[in-house]
Amino acid sequence: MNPPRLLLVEDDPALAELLEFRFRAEGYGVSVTSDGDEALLLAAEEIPDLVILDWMIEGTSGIEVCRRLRRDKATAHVPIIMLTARGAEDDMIRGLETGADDYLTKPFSPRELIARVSAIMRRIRPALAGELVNVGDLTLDATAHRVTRRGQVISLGPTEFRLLKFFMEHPGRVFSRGQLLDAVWGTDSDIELRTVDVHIRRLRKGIEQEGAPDPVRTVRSAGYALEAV
Amino acid sequence: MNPPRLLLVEDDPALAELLEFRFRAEGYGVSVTSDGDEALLLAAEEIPDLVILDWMIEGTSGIEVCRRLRRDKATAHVPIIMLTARGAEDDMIRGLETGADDYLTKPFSPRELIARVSAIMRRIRPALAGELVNVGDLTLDATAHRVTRRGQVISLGPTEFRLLKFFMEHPGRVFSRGQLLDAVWGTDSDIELRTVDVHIRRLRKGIEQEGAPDPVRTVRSAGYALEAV
DNA sequence: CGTTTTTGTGACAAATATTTGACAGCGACG
DNA sequence: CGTCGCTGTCAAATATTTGTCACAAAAACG
Repeated sequence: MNPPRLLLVEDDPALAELLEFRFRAEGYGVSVTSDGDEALLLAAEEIPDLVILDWMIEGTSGIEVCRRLRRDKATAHVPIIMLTARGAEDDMIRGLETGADDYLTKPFSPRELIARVSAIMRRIRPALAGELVNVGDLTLDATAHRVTRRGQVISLGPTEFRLLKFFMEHPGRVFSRGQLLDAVWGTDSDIELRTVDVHIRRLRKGIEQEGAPDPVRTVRSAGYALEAV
Repeated sequence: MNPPRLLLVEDDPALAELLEFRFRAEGYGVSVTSDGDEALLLAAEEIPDLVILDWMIEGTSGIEVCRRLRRDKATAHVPIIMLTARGAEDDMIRGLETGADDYLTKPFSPRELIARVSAIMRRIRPALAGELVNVGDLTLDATAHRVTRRGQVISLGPTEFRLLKFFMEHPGRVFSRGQLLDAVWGTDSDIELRTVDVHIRRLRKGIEQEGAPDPVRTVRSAGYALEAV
């Protein structure tokens, strides 16, 4: 989970390499591909936090990749930044309507792209920007590694902390055990799905308080969610 | 839910009026001001869902407004779209670093701005961007796995949930038991047709409410349909 | 009205899913 | 080295859902 992951879909090898280097320097994990179909595979496999998508790529076209990412439930909420050629305003609008969150026309300065990416990251994963995240009566301070409920400090184990953090970054949404495993343990862990249940239990036990309702909702046959209210 | 509210901070009366008109047509509530200080007052008073902020305005400057909006806890998380003059890339970058979420250089097409606004809205308040399905007094939020009727949360078993979801995606249409089995249980299930009846009953029981009519219509010798009550 | 067809209902056992307590392995740390 | 906290797995205990029945109720039909 920890470093935010980008998926960069870019044709031009020089640009791709430059951007990859710059983003890694910013502390992002970066996957790169030049091919639309491969992009979809990668996205499905290791759900990224953000996709940077060139409009003109090999294989499946940019707009199609965008559409499919949106259609797949697992990636439906991943922000997408499109890169288009200067002057292709119609492409841009179609892209935004298809579900992209932002776009940039080439040529652009890497600095500008980075600024945009972090603007989006701040919104998507505020905890990474050192901000306090609030959900219901819970408060999470990522930099201080501290959780508070109704003013009371809560102490959680590392895994429970990451789990709660992930939930708090997506309040209300239901995640399957598999998704939680990917997000909290990492994509390449071969851990039993049931283990998630156990950690959910530990999380619940950790944050339970006299007279306070359990904010972790079990959605039978689907997964778990952190109650938005 | 009430319509999303925009705060438009724009100097140019003609542009302001045009945008206000367009956004109202899109279903947004719009407050307009040309003055930076007034913008801050308005924002504090009726916290908007999004701010569109011209860089060059009277009173407090755009960047200062941006900074202060971010500093005030109540408005710290409200997305901001900046409008800057063409070529002021540095302004733009400073803006994004100050906490703006997006920017547009003038001149821009209203359509483009609208596309961006709804892209952001989709991200911020997914509930407003059509992720909610509404039929009559029923509301279904697929990502939260939640059904609401007249504001009351309804709890349904997995199958009933899928059944209702399917109905809500095709409101008014009549489906035979066989079609429902295919759609909700899967094409390769060898389940008694009558089982559908039982689940329809469970669905009805789940969503029934004091003084509310039953939206599930039985069509004798044909099947069932969900009506918009 | 009696008969036939179709749908609504309550009950229930089997199947599924989740919760919980226990436990052994591991690594950090004194 | 011993202790302690954290992890991942299990399996038993619970809880919930599911598909079917049998029968009641309702509707269609002659």
